[in-house]
Amino acid sequence: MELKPIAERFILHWGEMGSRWGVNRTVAQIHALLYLAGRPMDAEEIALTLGVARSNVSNSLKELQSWRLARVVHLMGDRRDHFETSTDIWELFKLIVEGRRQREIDPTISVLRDCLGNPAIGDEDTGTEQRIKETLEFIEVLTTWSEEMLRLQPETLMKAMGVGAKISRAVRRKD
Amino acid sequence: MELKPIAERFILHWGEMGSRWGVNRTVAQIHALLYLAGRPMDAEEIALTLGVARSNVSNSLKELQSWRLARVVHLMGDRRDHFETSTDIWELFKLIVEGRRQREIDPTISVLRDCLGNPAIGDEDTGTEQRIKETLEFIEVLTTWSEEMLRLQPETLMKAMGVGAKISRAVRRKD
DNA sequence: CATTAATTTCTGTTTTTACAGAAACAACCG
DNA sequence: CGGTTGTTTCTGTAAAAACAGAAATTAATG
Repeated sequence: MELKPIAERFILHWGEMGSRWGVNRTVAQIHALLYLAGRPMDAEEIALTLGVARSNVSNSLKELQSWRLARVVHLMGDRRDHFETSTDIWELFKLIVEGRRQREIDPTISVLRDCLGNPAIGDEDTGTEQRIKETLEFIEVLTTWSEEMLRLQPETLMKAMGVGAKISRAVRRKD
Repeated sequence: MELKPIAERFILHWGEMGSRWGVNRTVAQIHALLYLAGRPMDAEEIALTLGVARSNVSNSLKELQSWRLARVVHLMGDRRDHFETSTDIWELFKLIVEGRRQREIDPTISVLRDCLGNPAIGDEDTGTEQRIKETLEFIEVLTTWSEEMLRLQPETLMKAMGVGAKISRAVRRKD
């Protein structure tokens, strides 16, 4: 229940990082707590452990569930909802990337496509159209590729990154 | 001076995206403006174009400069500072990744190393140490690899991503 | 060196976001 | 079906961030 010092440090830092990346601090803290705990916790216990209001926990858990970063589980003989997260860091990373893509990248792609499809694009300054086009292409390449990568097994991905690094080194010699 | 509709849409959306990723809206807007304009602009012009206070522009430009996303240039016969950004989207991406690494990833790595080096780690719950260790390793692998990737020329990187995707497809058959 | 132009820093306000606590709601149990 | 436990929603407050405008500072010019 009471946090041990190192877990506390980890959780506080994670909350801080969340803030910097546009994630509510409490949301990030709860996720870090569940991750470190590695076991299901009920909302009350989470609230007490982190020293935040019960309602705050409720809303934050809903947010985490919308990212599929937390799920409800039930313990035998206990009426309360318990919440857990994956302890597989690769899986967590994938969920976060996927969530961000859906929420932010996809809408951005729509906007850029819309801009380029709009006849009024002709009225813009020279170069503007070109740069919007390049931006769209860039985002599309990056997302396609990251989707491919994230579909891999972690071990394979590791290997692929090794290959990537090797290509990198090989090419740099010629750079 | 007056924004044309599509540029305006792009800039507003970019500002919105900035907010969601922990970047001040005005900062993101100014960057988008300089990017689309593709020419140096002075602070006054930026303020008028975006309809924000001159002081806001000044601070935001300082922020952009700290990311190396904007630089001062001088125009012949004009006392005022003018600001420009790269129109190379790959270069911009690199600068942003690099900035985030320095500001957020590196400190996180320090914290995690610190946690693992602390003798008190023994007092933590079973599994906690393991997960912190995995988290650190994960971040280290990812940053090392991304550094390698970003060192490549864009064209090479494109090629490498093609290879990555190919590996991905090849392996998936066996998955 | 006084004047003007340009920029930055400071201060207070506004806006936004996060949050606590209360109230409402729902599920369950004897 | 009344009491109990658990959860969500609502409402107001507090904290944080963004921002405008004024004041101060710095640099350039005649």
